[in-house]
Amino acid sequence: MLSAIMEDYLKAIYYLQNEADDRVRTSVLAEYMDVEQPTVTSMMKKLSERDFVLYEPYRGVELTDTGVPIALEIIRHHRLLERYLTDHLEYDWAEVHDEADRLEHHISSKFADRIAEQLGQPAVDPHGDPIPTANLDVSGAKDGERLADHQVGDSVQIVRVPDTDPDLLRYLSKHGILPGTVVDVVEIAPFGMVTLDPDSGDGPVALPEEVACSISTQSLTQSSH
Amino acid sequence: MLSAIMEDYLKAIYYLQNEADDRVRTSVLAEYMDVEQPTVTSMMKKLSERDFVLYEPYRGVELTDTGVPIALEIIRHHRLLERYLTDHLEYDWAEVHDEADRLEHHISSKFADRIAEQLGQPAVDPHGDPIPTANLDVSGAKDGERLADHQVGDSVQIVRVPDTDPDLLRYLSKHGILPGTVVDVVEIAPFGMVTLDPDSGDGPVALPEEVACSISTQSLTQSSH
DNA sequence: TGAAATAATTAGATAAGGCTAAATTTATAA
DNA sequence: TTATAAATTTAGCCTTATCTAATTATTTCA
Ligand SMILES: [Mn+2]
Ligand SMILES: [Mn+2]
Ligand SMILES: [Mn+2]
Ligand SMILES: [Mn+2]
Repeated sequence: MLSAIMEDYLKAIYYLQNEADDRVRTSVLAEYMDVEQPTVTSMMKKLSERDFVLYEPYRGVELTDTGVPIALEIIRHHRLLERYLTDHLEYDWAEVHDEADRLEHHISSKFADRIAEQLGQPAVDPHGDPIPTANLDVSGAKDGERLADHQVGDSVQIVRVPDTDPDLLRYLSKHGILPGTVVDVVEIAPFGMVTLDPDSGDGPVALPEEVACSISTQSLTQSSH
Repeated sequence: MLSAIMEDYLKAIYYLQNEADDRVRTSVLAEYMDVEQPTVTSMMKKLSERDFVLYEPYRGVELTDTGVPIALEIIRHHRLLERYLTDHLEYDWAEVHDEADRLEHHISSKFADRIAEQLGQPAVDPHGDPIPTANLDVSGAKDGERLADHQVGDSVQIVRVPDTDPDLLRYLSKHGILPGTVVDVVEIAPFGMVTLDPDSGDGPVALPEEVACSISTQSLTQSSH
């Protein structure tokens, strides 16, 4: 029906579209998929031919109503697999991404539904990313604010962390920064570095700006009053 | 490293080699893999080029010492997955084959080892086929006799049943014929059909010759005295 | 021992997914 | 507004896995 590669492109477009809420440029997609631009152009023609994307030459691409559910299905597979690997097969959260990124294309919907059942229909994956339901609903997903956008003194709860860099994940878990953790923002350096004090003890942790921008949080100081 | 397709060829050669203990002919492999003969010829050249098989034009092919462990690794994955699907994800034994046949190429060895652990290092898959150990040892596998080779009056234990035809599997389990079941051979028709009476009750079941040839058994009347 | 039949290989094509180099379009900025 | 820069697409080639049609080996059997 649809190759694993094509599924990965659709997933990538879905992600990049939400990042920048605009049509996704060839160059951005090429960078993200780690291929050359002409490769993207030819793939976009094929996907457009089959109505999974709306592609306007020189203007970028976006998913159609046919393409979105396919992307969501793969994302569901990916996140359920990650949850399963950590919860039932004792994988570390730093090492689940690659295994899930391959398997997501090869498990059946039945397999996905069964592990969802085993796991008790989890709402989020180990990195805090929302898992679409079996009917591909993602409305339960809260957006959250970027960690980098808080003020010194704020008390915030970690909602989501980026999941592709194993070293970063190991660093974060070592310092007790996980989805659900409550932290105090103790310093924001002029060059963007954010220093946190997790409630879990172990003392303060500094995160570079780039990381602080990609961690999603929920404010406690504001929402609790 | 090695494509899923190539892995399937190696697995097929391993299987067919054991079936007929001889070099595997192009035509036999083509039939088994459901491709045309020239497709096999060109694949054999590639596999031979990379030393996974010993290929002599017009004379057939066999696995090398490099090829065997690769086939065994995939077989291990396949059978562990089947066991996992039935035991932990409530799949029926009739429907596990296709799911396992895809996933076998995409799970890591780590994944395989983890599910083996979860399952308590099982020796056989749901159809009675032996699961190679983590170091690819299959010496524990007992060969068994073909069901078709017994005499009327023999009491035999089912060891292994063919696993690719879901309808047959549903039929067998409906009539209580599973690995481990003890049955009496009550009739062998001149055209090869074998009638069995399973100890599990439910009365006699007739199996066509072809099926009786592909079911592997262990004799109880002989071995118990 | 030679046909005739069968099995296997070679030749040449296709589709998917990728690449590099060249051409073209769009954006930027003087 | 035009020239340069940047982004994108076209053109053409490669590899993998497959096919059909044609050719060549090997068996079989009269
Ligand atoms: Mn993927
Ligand atoms: Mn994740
Ligand atoms: Mn397979
Ligand atoms: Mn099996």
